[in-house]
Amino acid sequence: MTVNPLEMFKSRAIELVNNALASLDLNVELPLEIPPENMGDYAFPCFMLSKEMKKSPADIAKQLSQEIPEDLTFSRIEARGPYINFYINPEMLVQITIESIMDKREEYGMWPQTDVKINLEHTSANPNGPLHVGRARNPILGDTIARILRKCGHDVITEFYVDDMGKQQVTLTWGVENLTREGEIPEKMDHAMVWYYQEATKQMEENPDVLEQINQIVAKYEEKDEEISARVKENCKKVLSGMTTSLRRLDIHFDNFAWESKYIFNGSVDTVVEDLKNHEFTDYEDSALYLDLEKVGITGQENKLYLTRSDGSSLYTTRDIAYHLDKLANYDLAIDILGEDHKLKAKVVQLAVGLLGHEKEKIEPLFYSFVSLPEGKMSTRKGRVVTLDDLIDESVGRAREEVEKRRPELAQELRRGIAEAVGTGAIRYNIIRVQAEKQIVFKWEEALSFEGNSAPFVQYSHARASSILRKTSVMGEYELKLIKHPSEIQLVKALASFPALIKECGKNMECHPMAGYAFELASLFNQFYRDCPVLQAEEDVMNARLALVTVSRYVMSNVLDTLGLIAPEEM
RNA sequence: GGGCGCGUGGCCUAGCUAGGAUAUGGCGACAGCCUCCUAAGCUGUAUAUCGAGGGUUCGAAUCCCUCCGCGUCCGCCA
Repeated sequence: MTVNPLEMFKSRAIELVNNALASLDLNVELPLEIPPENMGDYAFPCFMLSKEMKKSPADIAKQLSQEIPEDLTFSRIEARGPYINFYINPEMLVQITIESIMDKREEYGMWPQTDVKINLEHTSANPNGPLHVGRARNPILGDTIARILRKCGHDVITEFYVDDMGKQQVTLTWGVENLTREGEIPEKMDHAMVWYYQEATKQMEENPDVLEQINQIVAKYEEKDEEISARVKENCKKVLSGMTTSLRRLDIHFDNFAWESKYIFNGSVDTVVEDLKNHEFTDYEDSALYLDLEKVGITGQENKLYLTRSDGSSLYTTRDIAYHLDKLANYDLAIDILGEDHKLKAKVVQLAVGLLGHEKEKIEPLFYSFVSLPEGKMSTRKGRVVTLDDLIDESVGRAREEVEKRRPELAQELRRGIAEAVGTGAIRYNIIRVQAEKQIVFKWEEALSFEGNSAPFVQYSHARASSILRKTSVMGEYELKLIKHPSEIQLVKALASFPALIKECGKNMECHPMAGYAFELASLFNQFYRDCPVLQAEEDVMNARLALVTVSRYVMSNVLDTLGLIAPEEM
């Protein structure tokens, strides 16, 4: 049984065109296209033959189409203007697609296991306070890409790189150890801990003594003081627990946490410095080692990237290089989900890894632009943030109101579950539906939109399909020839294209087409739902349609899973 | 100053990697559809000099050049 139901049709179309070209002694690249609506499923444009044949593209299309024999795979092959259009034989497509999905069920869309081991690093936010909406784009993108790559058959582990070495984390620890928080303390650890960080930062800025104390801890820490490391790590873990709690609500989990300090303490950072210091592209300035960016082709105002301070201690980028070497030692591919502010740093890390004789192509950074508020950039310092927890609570709350209004008859527990699915789903979907490079301006009314191009729209179609199936006890033998209504065929075509889309998204490492597909599929299901009554149909038609509903539900469920959304049975 | 990304109807957005047939869809607006499997749904109407200008091409939203706007980076911070 084929993984991709469309494969046969496409390769057959190519074959037919190739044969026709050969019979006319022509040889060109085949840019098979997908034509606009109502003009078939594949199209072969004849413009490029025009010069060679000294004829109009329309005439060529006509001539060429006469060389193409009738074929079972296509119900129609015809010249139309400068194109030859291929119309897939719907009966055959229905047969292949529905049988394939019935056979694979929740596995449909998944590709055979590869032996590619991927480390996918995402989120990696400094653990000094709760995640805000701006940062949330990272885990949502990362988790979705991970899901897509797994369905492509790869072995993916997700990883959070914990920055436990920076001054920020020492500041937090100083705060926890020296300050007493009055009043009510939030229960969630990230919200509880951020106060110490903010207050300590304030005191550090106002009081030179505090700054001195913190600097001393930082200095000792960098000399590999195990005891300080343990104290800092403990506080990091507390904040992390809060972050992961929030992310768990969005069904985002980490397989592993990589601690930055590890690379200092195990000596791998020293090795990196040792290996780079004799390189022709590096040099010293006041005994601080730097990489000469001009020599590696990066220009800017400042061309030196420092790898150590003049006291020999390491810098963030150096540790990041050590970290990536570690990844390459254990994985075939290291994917980093990064904000666009990290572009240069990522490039430098890649370059350095290359200079050290490793395959820098195995590091693949994926960048996204920031989420800002209508009044400007999100800033914890200026108190201009929407935390992820606020957003989730608000979204689930709004979803709850909607369920109460729409489905008051449902059990309370069920309504609660639906609200959670819809509320959290809407957030994920809203972030994922636009391409990562676009800036997003966060607007509540858009984030909380439950209509149109949104998660609930897709979830609703799944619920409708589930509802139909729930109402039938038995599905008898079905005759797929009875699937022939245009709305049914359109739906089947969408179902058939799912595996190819998974692969495409994996190859390009992008998720927004998956959201677009989810919407398209749900929309086509809704049109089918409108045009083709299932339970009221004649028994044989009903059985065939039940089969279509069954496979549609599998695919919708698989798509929702790919996007990390819950597929509700009712809503 | 230099690098990278983005710019598509009032708002949001697809298409750009591999140039092709009337530029995708959503929100909002307006007009309709619940004696019929869930109306978080469906149908219809209006709204686009694809940032601007040039170039390549039979053909440009898509490729090239210039310019403009927005974001982002160019720390012995992380």
